Amino acid sequence: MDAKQKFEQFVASEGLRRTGQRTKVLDVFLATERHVTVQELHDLVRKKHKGIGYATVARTVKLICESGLCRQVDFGDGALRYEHKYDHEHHDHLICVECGKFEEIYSPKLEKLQHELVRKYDYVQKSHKLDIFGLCPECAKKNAQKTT
Amino acid sequence: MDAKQKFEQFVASEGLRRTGQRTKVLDVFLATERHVTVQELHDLVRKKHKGIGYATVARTVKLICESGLCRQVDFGDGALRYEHKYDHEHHDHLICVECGKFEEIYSPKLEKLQHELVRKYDYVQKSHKLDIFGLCPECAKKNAQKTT
DNA sequence: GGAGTATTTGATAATGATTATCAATAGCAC
DNA sequence: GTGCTATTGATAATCATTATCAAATACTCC
Ligand SMILES: [Mn+2]
Ligand SMILES: [Mn+2]
Ligand SMILES: [Zn+2]
Ligand SMILES: [Zn+2]
Repeated sequence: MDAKQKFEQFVASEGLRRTGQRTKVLDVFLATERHVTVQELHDLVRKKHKGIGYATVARTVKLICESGLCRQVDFGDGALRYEHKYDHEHHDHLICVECGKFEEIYSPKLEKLQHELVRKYDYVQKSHKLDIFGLCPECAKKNAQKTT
Repeated sequence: MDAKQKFEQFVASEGLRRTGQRTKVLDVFLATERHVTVQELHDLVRKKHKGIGYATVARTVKLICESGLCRQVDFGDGALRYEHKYDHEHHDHLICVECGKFEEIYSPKLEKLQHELVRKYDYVQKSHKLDIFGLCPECAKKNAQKTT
């Protein structure tokens, strides 16, 4: 089942309606691999479809999350971002605090350790968010030169 | 050197001025072990010192962070929170999404793994933020009963 | 101690992201 | 097609954070 089918199935199962706006927002979202804010996604949507409002984009991206195709991420820059989740392995982020560039990182060992920790506290794990902030190789080099 | 001394040293070294407001905000902040928002800290401050404004509290808690006594945390509930850093070991958070209760967790293994990952990507690590969301034992129990 | 100066303060406004409102529109069951 | 209800889009409300600015205050130098 592809992403669009999964979304339509979710919409149907929730008793929601199939609308042109929802389809178009989903298409635009699926067509980018960026980690977009609602504002950015709205801008992308309006390039193709003039009439769609900000509120609709905001509401739809939330629906997409609920359907399991999308995940909220927070890089700490003031606005929530959304990224693909379907057909994408879970990962965390390594973010450059200078230029905003980031890497998607994953370590099964790290995930396993987390689960062990959670179990130790008798919690039931739902999700987690690991963001590592630092300097990318380029920015690290620049900074090293500055201090010289 | 205790926390208050460290703050005064920071203020002096930055060429800033020693004011009654800054001292009072710091005192109130040090007197709680909670993870407070600016709003909450302002409320606490005003219980003792009526005249101190929100903006001053917001500015001062930032200063306290810069001085190394305080750390920003984000539990994803809409407002940034601040917690003690001085005389407190680094730790991450395990947060109950139902009731907001949380545990402070720490694993040297986990920290080490992170550093290895960062090195693999040639990044220079500055900080990291790991928040695990789940259900605390009590809320997990309640939820289990509901589904029964 | 007092004058001069730059910082700090607190009330208020500005900003920006998110959420709520509501009349008009459109999907869906019949 | 009709009727009912969800959805939409423009706009306003909300809320945290940041900016503004005149008045108050801390600090330096005498
Ligand atoms: Mn990603
Ligand atoms: Mn903590
Ligand atoms: Zn960079
Ligand atoms: Zn709980």
